[in-house]
Amino acid sequence: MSDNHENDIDGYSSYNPFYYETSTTAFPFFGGDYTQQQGSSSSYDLSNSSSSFMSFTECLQGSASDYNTLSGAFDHISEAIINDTDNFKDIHHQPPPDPPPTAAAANENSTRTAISCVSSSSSEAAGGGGGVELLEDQSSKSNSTTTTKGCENDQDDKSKKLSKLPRKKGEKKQREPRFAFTTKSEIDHLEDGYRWRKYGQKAVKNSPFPRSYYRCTSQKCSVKKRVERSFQDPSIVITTYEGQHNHHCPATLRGNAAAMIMSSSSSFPSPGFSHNHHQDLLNIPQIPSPYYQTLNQQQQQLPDHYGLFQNMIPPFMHKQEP
DNA sequence: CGTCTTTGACCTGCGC
DNA sequence: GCGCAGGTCAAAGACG
Repeated sequence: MSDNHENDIDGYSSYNPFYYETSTTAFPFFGGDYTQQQGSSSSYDLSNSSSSFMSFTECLQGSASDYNTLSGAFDHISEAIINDTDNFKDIHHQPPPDPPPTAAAANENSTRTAISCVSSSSSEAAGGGGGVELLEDQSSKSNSTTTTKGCENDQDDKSKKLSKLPRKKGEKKQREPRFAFTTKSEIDHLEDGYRWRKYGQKAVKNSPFPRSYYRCTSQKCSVKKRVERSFQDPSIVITTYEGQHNHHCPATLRGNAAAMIMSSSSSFPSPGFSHNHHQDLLNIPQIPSPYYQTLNQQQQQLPDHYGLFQNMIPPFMHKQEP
């Protein structure tokens, strides 16, 4: 096996044709057409589509330090995939096909980003209309015409109970857009600035490591998070976010992780969610912490997941409040 | 006492 | 219809 795949996680990189090198920084979340091609449920021709991607560098509307921040974060990230829900599920259980040419050509010294955007909900959820555009699950679209957004639902608890009731014939459960990435960390549940309540844990087939299910503790926020370890490389944690936060990062954070996250996530251009994180940052007291260091220091000394989470709060996870 | 984790039971979707 | 696996619920207990 090539060294190019030394960071493969459950076949992520081999499975998915999206390989991002920070040097080229093609980033599929921002701009471009990611609509799945007819007859191609899981593959995307990067050579065709990359030209329409807004480059990652272009996305950075901030300073060079922002860019460095991102690059530093990607040092901790091993894969990048854009896929739909079912394919994301499949990559855990199916042998990956041959890597695409773009993957084979990847420089082993380059850093591949590990972003998986897994969407099965509506274009609204995907930030359509100039916002963050995600892939859509064609099967979901074909089976449902209604649009439901958990984050906007004031009757979340009620809907949860209702969800137990039998759905109308042909009605398919809608899922929030998903965003998955992998990190190399000894810690399963990585601090990302939000507060999570664990609501379940399940054994995963073909894996000795259980999968944990977390839900955002904020009321009316239905964002969920799944955390599991790669059975191929136990040092790698696979985190999957589902949904969008409809609130600010809580101020009652342990340490200053939130400040770091907000500060850096603002470097993500998010046309659909023009959340002003700098403003939020001002409201968070700076708490002395060994993790509050310069970027270079962080990269050198911090646990992997801290460098990662500075940057890996996906832009569509933040929703502008009315 | 409030919050969070644990964990077995239950629900749902899907393939056969 | 059945079985399997993923996902969720909710009661009980732990913890600060």
